Amino acid sequence: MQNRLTIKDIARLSGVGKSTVSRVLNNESGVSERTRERVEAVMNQHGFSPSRSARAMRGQSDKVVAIIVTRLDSLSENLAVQTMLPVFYEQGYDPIMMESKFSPQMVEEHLGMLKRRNIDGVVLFGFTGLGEQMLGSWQSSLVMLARDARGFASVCYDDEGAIRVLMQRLYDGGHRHISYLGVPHSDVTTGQRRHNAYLEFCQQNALPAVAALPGLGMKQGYEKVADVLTPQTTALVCATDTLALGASKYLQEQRIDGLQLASVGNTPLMKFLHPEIVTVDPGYADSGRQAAMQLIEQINGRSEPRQIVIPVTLS
Amino acid sequence: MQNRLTIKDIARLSGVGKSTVSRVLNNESGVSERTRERVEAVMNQHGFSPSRSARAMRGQSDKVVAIIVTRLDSLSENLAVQTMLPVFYEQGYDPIMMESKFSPQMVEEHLGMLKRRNIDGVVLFGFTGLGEQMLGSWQSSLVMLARDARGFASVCYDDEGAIRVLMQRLYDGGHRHISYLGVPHSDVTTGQRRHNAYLEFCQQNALPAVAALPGLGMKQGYEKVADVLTPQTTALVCATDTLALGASKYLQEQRIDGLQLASVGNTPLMKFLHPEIVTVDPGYADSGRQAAMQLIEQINGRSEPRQIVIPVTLS
DNA sequence: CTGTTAGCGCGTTCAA
DNA sequence: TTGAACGCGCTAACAG
Repeated sequence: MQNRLTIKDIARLSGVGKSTVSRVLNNESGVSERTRERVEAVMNQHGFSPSRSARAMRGQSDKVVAIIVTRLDSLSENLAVQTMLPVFYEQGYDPIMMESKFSPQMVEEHLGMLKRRNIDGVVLFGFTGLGEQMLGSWQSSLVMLARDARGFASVCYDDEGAIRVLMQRLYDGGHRHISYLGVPHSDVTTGQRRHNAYLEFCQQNALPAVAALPGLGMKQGYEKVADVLTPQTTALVCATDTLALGASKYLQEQRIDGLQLASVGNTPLMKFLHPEIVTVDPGYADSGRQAAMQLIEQINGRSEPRQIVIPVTLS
Repeated sequence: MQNRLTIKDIARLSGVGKSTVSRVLNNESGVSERTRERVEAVMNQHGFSPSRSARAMRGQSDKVVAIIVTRLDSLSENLAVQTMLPVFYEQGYDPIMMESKFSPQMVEEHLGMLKRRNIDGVVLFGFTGLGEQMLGSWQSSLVMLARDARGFASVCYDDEGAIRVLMQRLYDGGHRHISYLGVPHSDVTTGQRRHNAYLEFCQQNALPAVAALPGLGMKQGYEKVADVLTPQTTALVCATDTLALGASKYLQEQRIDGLQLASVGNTPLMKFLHPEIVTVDPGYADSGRQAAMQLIEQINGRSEPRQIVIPVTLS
């Protein structure tokens, strides 16, 4: 591109040596207040900013991280990404985006590419089928979201808590026949944990459990909600917003009224389309922030990988 | 990080000089077939990949582009981004994501940051209020999406065509009282052009024009759709999927049946929630691919900025 | 055809 | 407290 100035230019312009400029740039000690001020003055007078590539070459870190989402149009992941971007920018990291489309193979390809590019770290939105072995040598520079993996840092939602909160609210509202629409147990967090929490609550409160676990999609909610409706059913808990969206569509079409829906989610779309649904916020927004912060701490060696659980919020 | 090998190592291991390795790396001519093969063998035997930062420093290009979306959760922009990512990866570009949230000031900040980072190019999703002057010196390395700006490359939708197609289909279906729900004219493309196309069609076919231009949001569609419904109205055209979503919600709640909805959009969410709506596909997916390709061509100096219009597809 | 040499912009010694 | 010299991994200019 055009002639960007270098520390050499700044040095010349402020009448000092290159290394002094370098020291000022990195806030190193050993520079007199006077020279520091003078150099800084010259620097922002000319809008100087050091070359990333040159620093990267010396320092081994190019200050780039990757965010691997499952799908760009995932409502929940969007909320998380929205909060993590500002954190990365603030710390000077460039976040590059990748999409896995729920394919372990794509994740593997992406990680390979990232490894070759010598990237600093990765935030990976977990999903079923992701083997821990393919995450290879990323232990120290990867944060997994929405799922935990042994040896890796992770930010998870309180799956059991979310369901318990929903169930309790429905129970307190007088509901005694609460059905459940969820995700297969092959999905440990959204599937197994939430379903188990449902079953447990039913057992503890002597409620009949009526559940189906069709999957993650809207269409699956739409097609399978009928399976969990009995003549006694007065409420329905959905494991995700997306399922609830599908279920609602069916209920509307069938003109089935008077059924209280509840879901884990709290996404803006849901709040607009169906404000009447009882929701809990699993903390998507918070999870993004936390994941970004955790990753940065690990990159800087200020933290070991650790598991973070986001508390549920009423909404 | 760990000891990655360098061209020096490869040179030593294959018994040649550094520059020969460099030549092989860049597919330059002037290397005998035998040495080339030998070097290449050593290279992928050791899984060698050159340091990005070092190349960047020499070559002035770090092969990084930015994608500035208005909102991460925009349905249409998601479709475009999904198709542009693979294009960038294929060409070795790392796409970093930023969100403008419809704020010109944020765009300015982001562009400033990108300028300082010496990025190769930008894909910018346009919106109302974006002044051409703030795009400063990006003429040659920016592609604007969904909006055109003088002197800049752009990929736009065929706003007029999209509306005409919808209107024609409704007209052919026998509808003679077609209302319109759109966006204010301050938004030139989605607002003005689409509205004008509606008005023009009405005039040419002697139809009464009944329109409101509340804005882009679902809520605005929901609140204002009543304004355009007359006792004669049999069909409603919405400028965007999002507006149609809001309008449908109102219609469902009011139990207003027998109104044919139509919208410009064709997003997956829409197709699921309201398959009965007539839609045209403005080519969101295609626009992403095209924008990415155009940007890369400009970066490589193989193309001047030019305006691309994506043709409408029936759906 | 190939190896040698000289930087790119920066951080890091090491003397002064 | 400061500056000069060196090298990071790579490409480009110049010799062989």
